[in-house]
Order: sequence, then structure tokens, then C-alpha cells
Amino acid sequence: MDVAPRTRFAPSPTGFLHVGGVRTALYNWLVARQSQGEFILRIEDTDAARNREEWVEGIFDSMRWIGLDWDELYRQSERRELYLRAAVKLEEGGKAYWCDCAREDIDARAAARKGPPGYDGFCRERSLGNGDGRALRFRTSDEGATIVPDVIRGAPSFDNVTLDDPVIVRSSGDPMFVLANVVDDLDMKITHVIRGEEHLPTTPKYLLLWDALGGGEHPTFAHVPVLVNEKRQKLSKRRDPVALEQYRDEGYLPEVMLNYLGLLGWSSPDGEEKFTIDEMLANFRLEDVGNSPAFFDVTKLRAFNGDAIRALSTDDFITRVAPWLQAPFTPWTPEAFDGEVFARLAPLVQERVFRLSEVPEMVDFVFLDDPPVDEASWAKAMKPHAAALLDAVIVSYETCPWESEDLKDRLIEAGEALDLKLKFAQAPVRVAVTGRSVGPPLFESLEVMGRERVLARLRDARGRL
RNA sequence: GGUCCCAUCGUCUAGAGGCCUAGGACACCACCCUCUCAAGGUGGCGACACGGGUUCGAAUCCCGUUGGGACUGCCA
Repeated sequence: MDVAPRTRFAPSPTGFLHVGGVRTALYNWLVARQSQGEFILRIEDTDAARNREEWVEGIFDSMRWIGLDWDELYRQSERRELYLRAAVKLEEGGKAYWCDCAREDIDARAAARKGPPGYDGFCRERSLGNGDGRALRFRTSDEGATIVPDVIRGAPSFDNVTLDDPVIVRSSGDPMFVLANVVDDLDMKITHVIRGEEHLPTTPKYLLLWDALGGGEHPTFAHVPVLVNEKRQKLSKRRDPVALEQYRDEGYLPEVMLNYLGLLGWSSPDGEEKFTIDEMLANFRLEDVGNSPAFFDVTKLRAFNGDAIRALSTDDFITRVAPWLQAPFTPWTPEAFDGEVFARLAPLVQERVFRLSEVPEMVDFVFLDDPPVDEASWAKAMKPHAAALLDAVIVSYETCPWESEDLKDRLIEAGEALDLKLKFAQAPVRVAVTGRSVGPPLFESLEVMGRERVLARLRDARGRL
């Protein structure tokens, strides 16, 4: 019974892709790709109230960016009839019933009997027909237990009495998540349900529904631990930076995102933490996925990203940083940018950034006519000796050969005349030219900028002292 | 409240009864290198939640406690 796996990633359109979702997508993708199976992308947009076409497009873009390709694509909004037919079948088979209880009624009854909150099966035997304001509920069993065999959690068992009858069709006539989910998994012949741990408590309902629909053999489940924040709460849209798109815009490399996400809950057998998607493909095993929540630590992601950027060839780096060298990421005008100048600075910058979005601010002084001056840097660098030093450097730079080595030697000379070590002598020049106390190596930057512009800035700074 | 899940350095993890005076990575600290900042090099700090069992022997197995989390929607 070794059938090729069919796995699925089922995001709902919310305007962005949740990094936790991307990780489960990755695991699903790996399982499918490892064994000539199929990876299915299913847009769970049954909630018409929040469903925008551009959000769906965004999911496609992000999936392509991260490199997870899919074999089949479905949108639940286009499959409504299928779910409704299943609902009718359940109702006709006596496995679902109509209910007109309002939330307040349900809560009031729960409070009155001092029992746990939740639906009490009030309408089970009322034999209500379909009608205005009525929702269809699935009748769960009151006897026995449902166990969920799970690749990474063992076999948690749930007593069926604790299961509320879930609404499967809203009073609006729209199908609900559980129904659509089970019907689709059945219809699409999904073999592995790999999803977030938050779905584990509702899996018994899934299984009961599966059986009621005559589904036969159950899929293999793997409920992967949630991703948490520093307070160990599930990563949420409201309080945590969870959007994959945000990381993309900040200049994290897609292969690093995948690597880091893969590392959260799984480790390579050889203990190597840096791995490619192909290496993951070769070594990944679902049963090796950990079972405790992992903190999404951007600090480590950042470190890995910096390493990956430095490992790029200069040409690759230039190619990949290109999008950040234009609007809206740059303070300079398009005409002011010079690709050849940037190419000379690129290796210097490449070694100093952790995210591609940090590049513009590191080279902006080269492409801006009048770069902003950081006041704190100015105050720190422009000590009493600065005037004399700048005077000397200006004179020296007016005639010296315009090569970084010469520029360095001349500054050393000027500094020594004032009894300043290079460490201190370079500061006024750096701030005068770049506006800041930190940046790429100074003399290479000066060389690239050219004598006239450098001299102009030095004189300008001297004048402000 | 109920149901379920989880528990090794600050963080991600290695660890499937002796290989563990618990290994690696990120972070942090110190030193070296150095034109700033990074990078790099060297070294350091740092954990088996607690209590009972089982066993010759437990981070590893069992039970309990404590702690954390998820779910408990006519959201997905």
C-alpha cells in the first residue's frame, strides 16, 4: 500500500503568509517531493467576508518567492456545491440536524446548568427543517473515544462525549471550515495531513466527519508544534512580526528563510545547521520533527542571513540586492545612482550587512549630493584637533594620487603631524564625507567618490567648524 | 472551568538506559586582528523544572507535582 503521498498546504487569504504556515507548507512539500508525490495548494476562502483576490495573488507570489511549487491548485470558494452536497448527504443520513440556537442562548444554558461552555445538543431531536436563521450541525457520537494516530504525537485519545456538535453549514448557507476541510481531503485523496498543532483538538471531529462521509482509510496525521514568541505564546498577527512578506522586504534570502524555518523543530542527522532545500529533501523525516513549541528567534535568522549574504559571489550579491537599490528603498534619485560605482563598493558592503535592505543606508552618501549628517557622530568626531586636521588633509588631497592606499598614507601623515593615530585621524574625515561615524572602509569610498566631491565635502565640513 | 499537547544552556537543538564531568549553533562576555563598523580568530559563561519510582546504572522508562501552551466560534 505504498501509494505516493499527496500533501497539501491550505492557507486562507489574510493579506500575508504566516511564517508558521510556511513551515508546515515546507514539511508538506518535502514529504511530497521526497517520494514522487503531489503537493497541493488549496486556498481556504470559504469565508467570503474576508476574501480578496489580491490576497490570493499574494499567496502565489510568496510561495513562488520561497520556492515551494505546487502540483495542483484549488480554491474552496469554487467548490461550494461539493461541500453542500456532502452536507445534504449527512442530513439525509440523520448525521446532521438543523439548529436555530443563538450564541447567547447556548451560553445562557451553559451558565444555568453551571457546566462547561459549549453547545449542548439542544436541537438534536427537534427535527427542525432548513429555514431562516438555521445552521446545520454535525451529530457527534456520545460514546466511545476517538484516537488520533499522529506521527509526532503518538495517539492522543478524546472521549467523544466531550465533543460538541460543530456547525457545518452556516445559516447563510455557506459551508464551514471543518466540512470543507474533510470533503476536500477526501476528494483530493490527501494521504498526509501535516498541519499546526492548534488543529489537534478538532481532529476527532474531522475523523468522525470523515467516517460519516464514508471516507475509508484515514490519512496520516502530523501535528507540528506551533511557533511562539518570546513569551511563549503562539505567534499572532496582532502582536508579532509573522508575515513572510515582511521578511522578504527586509532582505532575508528565501533559501535562508527556508533553512531557518526547517531548523525550528527539525535537525539534520549530521548536526549541520546550514543546509539547502536539496539537503533537506535528502534527510528530512516527518517522524523526526520535534514536539515542543519553538521560539521564532529573529536574531539567529539574522545571523544566518548575514552568513549567507557573505557567502554569495559579488556578482550574485549585486544581482540580488538590485531591488533595494531603487525606489522605494532608496533616498537618492534614480539618475544619481551609478551601477559601476556601486559594484566597486559592493564587496565592502556585502561583508557588513545582515539584510539586503540595510545596503542603501550604507552607501547613500555616495549617491546623495548632500547626505544627512548624524549629529552624534559629528559631535564625537569633530574634536578641537579636527580643524587643523581637515585643513591638512584638504591640502594633501588636492594633489595626491587618487588611490585608496595613497589617500590612507596622506591621512596618516596628516594625523601624525598632530600626534593622532589613524584610528582618531580618520574620524573627522569620515564624518565630513559620509555624515556618519560608521560605514564601509573609508579610503576605498573616497577613491570611488572622486577628488572633487570629496574635497567639496571636506571644505564644507571645515567651514562648519 | 473542560479537553488535549508540551517540558535539556537566554534561544534553536543533539541526546532513543551506561559513549554525558550533557555536544553544537545563535546570543552574550573577554582577548587578538583592525581606518570606523562589521567580518574573522582564540577562549569563556551557560541547561537535563521538581518529587517519587523501575534499574547494577536514567537527561533518556513509569507515576505524580509544578510550569507553559493550544483548543473550547454560524473564523480558518
